Amino acid sequence: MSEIKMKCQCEYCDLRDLFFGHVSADVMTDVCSTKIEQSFEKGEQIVRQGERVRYFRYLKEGLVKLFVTDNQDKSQIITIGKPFDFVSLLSVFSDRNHKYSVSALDTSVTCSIEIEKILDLANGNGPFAVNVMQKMSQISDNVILNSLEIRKKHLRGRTAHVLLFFADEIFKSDKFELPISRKEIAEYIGMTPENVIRTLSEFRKDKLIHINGKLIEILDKPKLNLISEHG
Amino acid sequence: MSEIKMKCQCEYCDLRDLFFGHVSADVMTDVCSTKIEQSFEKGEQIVRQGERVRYFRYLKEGLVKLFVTDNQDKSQIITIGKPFDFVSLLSVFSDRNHKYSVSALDTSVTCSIEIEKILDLANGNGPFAVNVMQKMSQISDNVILNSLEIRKKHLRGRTAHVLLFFADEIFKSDKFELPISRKEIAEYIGMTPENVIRTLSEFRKDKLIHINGKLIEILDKPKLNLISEHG
DNA sequence: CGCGGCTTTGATGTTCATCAAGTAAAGTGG
DNA sequence: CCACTTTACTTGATGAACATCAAAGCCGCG
Repeated sequence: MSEIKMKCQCEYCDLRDLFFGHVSADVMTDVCSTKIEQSFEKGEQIVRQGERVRYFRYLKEGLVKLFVTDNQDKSQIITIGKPFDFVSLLSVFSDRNHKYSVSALDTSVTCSIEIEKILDLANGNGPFAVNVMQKMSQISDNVILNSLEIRKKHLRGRTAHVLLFFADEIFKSDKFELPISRKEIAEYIGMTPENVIRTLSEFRKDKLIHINGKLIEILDKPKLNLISEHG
Repeated sequence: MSEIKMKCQCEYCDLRDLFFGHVSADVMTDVCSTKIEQSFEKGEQIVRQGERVRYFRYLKEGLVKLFVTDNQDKSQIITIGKPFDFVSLLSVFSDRNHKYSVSALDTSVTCSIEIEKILDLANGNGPFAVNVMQKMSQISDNVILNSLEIRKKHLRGRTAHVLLFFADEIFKSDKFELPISRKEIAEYIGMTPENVIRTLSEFRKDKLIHINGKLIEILDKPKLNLISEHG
């Protein structure tokens, strides 16, 4: 289970300006007093598909995955969320229930504000609403275009894409610890775990990367980029 | 080329309440006076990828496709837009430029309002902004979940999915004229035109559908549903 | 310590893309 | 309106990409 803290330190929060740049100080204090900060362990589930949408959540620290599960327990990963992302990206404003699940890939901290409060705020504060709108639009854009990007590649290209994604977007380093399993990579790129593993092994044999369990080091980035681009 | 009409009949527009339910009459008149209604022939391009975003557009009549094109002229169809949809769905608020193209699959009419005007309106009118936000959220949801839905199926399932999509969502009839080519179906479901055609021919041989050029009639819907569900 | 899930590799068959070739349809210019 | 060109459609044959099945090793956890 997750530990709930109610400490009110919004004035020091990195994300304050991003989401609340257009909100007056007193309203801010009000929001602040009702916000919930929660910490999740690696593997813990933050949002459950089908559950009622109660909070508008964003990620302060950590890493999460957004995914859907079908009736046969097969999962598909929609995207990986990093700090500054809405955790409840989709369907927050479109439906009463979450259409996807979210779980922590690493120790993560979310900040939650009751959805009604956000709606009240937006209703009374256009600039704030526009802010949220723009952020939403960006995130949707990224998810959709990224998914098209993956779709047009083959196994090798998709696998390279994922490695480069973690190196460039998440860890800003060519040496990192994979936060997801091989199986999850497969669920993200729409392939089987066996073929993901096989491809990683090929990359290793071709001296493109070094593998030690979940530790990955990219050795030949230009070539990996080529594979990601072409296939 | 497209014909531009400036007639102001917003008071009779079906979509008025949807988008402008929270706007006062005088503001409405103002918006009305600057809106641009355009008509497009089948095949005409409405929005060009890379172009500066100038208008917030929605579809009044007709049918459009949203797609991206890569450097090799290969297209991927993101979604099919029908009346009540934003034509400029993505990136309207996220970037200065369109990240995708839109073109008419059938004679279509769009209503455009300058993007600055919409932003001004939203800035000064929270409820309106919330309205737009919710609509955006719904559309993004649909695009993303539909794309995951397609991704988890095989050729036969994907093809069935498309046929059922047109029958149920667009034409509300089991007999219709396909508004897109075989090649475009392929671009939508991420397969080759040859295999789409082959699958359609299989469906015909199995007496699931009747084909006459672009005319399609679904003969055995339960079975087609099964194929779409499972594969 | 042993169980279950993740990982890895190999072998096999299925699904799919590619190539090729021919037909039909639709647009173009004389 | 007809020859001409182009584009869409269709089918078959082939090989490549990928999923599936199987078996064994590994690791974490109760």
